[in-house]
Amino acid sequence: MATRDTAPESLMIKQNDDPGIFAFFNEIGIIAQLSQTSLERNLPDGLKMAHFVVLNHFARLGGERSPAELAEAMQVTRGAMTNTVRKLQTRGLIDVQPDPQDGRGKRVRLTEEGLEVRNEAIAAIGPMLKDIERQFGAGAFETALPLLQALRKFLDTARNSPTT
Amino acid sequence: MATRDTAPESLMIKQNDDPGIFAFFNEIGIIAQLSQTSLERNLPDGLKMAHFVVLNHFARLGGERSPAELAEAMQVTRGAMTNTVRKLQTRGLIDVQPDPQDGRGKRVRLTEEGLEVRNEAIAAIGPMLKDIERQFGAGAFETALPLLQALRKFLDTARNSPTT
DNA sequence: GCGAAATAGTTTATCATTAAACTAAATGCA
DNA sequence: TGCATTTAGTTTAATGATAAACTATTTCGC
Repeated sequence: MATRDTAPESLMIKQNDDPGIFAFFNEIGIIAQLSQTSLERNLPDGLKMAHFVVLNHFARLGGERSPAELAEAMQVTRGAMTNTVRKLQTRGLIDVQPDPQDGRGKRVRLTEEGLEVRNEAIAAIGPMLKDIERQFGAGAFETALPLLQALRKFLDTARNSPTT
Repeated sequence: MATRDTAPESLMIKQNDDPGIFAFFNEIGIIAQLSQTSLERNLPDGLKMAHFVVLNHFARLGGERSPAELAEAMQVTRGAMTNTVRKLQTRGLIDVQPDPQDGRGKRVRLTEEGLEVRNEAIAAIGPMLKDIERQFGAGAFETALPLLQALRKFLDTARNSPTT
């Protein structure tokens, strides 16, 4: 693979880059996109991952959240969360009330219907996840998880810091 | 954290899901988004990751590709690649010619300027990647890579197969 | 050869996301 | 008290992606 026939000499490369970490991010990006579209194809009622993830967050942890807290938890901008909240509210899957403590704020919580839809969604994507688990073994993902979580936190922190 | 004060009893959950694999995909999605926006902030001339990845592909492997081959390699739709190719061509970073062998096809290759811009991009994002590497150790990413590559291939195959 | 089917690439509609500008309310300081 | 600053949330403009419909060309079978 040293010299490729069709490439002009002038375009040949010094391989002083791409140390594996770049390949890592590359795979991450592709997996994110493929898994998202695959999962969304199975989600009920044209529910998108962005929506499902909010429903799931409430279903697992309970309670109420402000839109800002949701944006923080999902790691998206508040503008994005404004959209997501509006869509979920329109479909009756969440309940949105003004925050009695803070005239600027809102309080968001799951509705009964929202929980039902979330449970349908879990049931819908479950088989696909099981399929993957069967292929790779559940342990593989639990092993990889700590690095991903640490990396996520690092990127999140870096995002809110001045450029080094 | 067992029962949350603000959540109605009817919304309390059975934790029969989320076995770690879901957390895994969740982290993947967030990391993909955070790393993409972080990297793009440092890329020269408003270059996007979608563009850079194509330039990098050519720079590393040389040769020519059809748009369809590029779409396959980047795991995006052909429609998406039509856009990417048009943008790169407009900026003079790639050269696009009709395929002499096939009246439907095109042949794409990197230009000198494209290679220069790609090298600038590598230089621009290098420090950020080094930073991450220093935090986690280069080995961590190489260790995780095989699982990601296998998973990517699996998802890609599943995508082109009928729903099981 | 010739018509059906597959393939390359484009276009259109829809959508989620970011960044940045903007409104309105709360906070803090003097 | 009152003004400057911060914070919550929305809006706007731009972008890149998918899916599906569409055009044009090639390939294949008979």
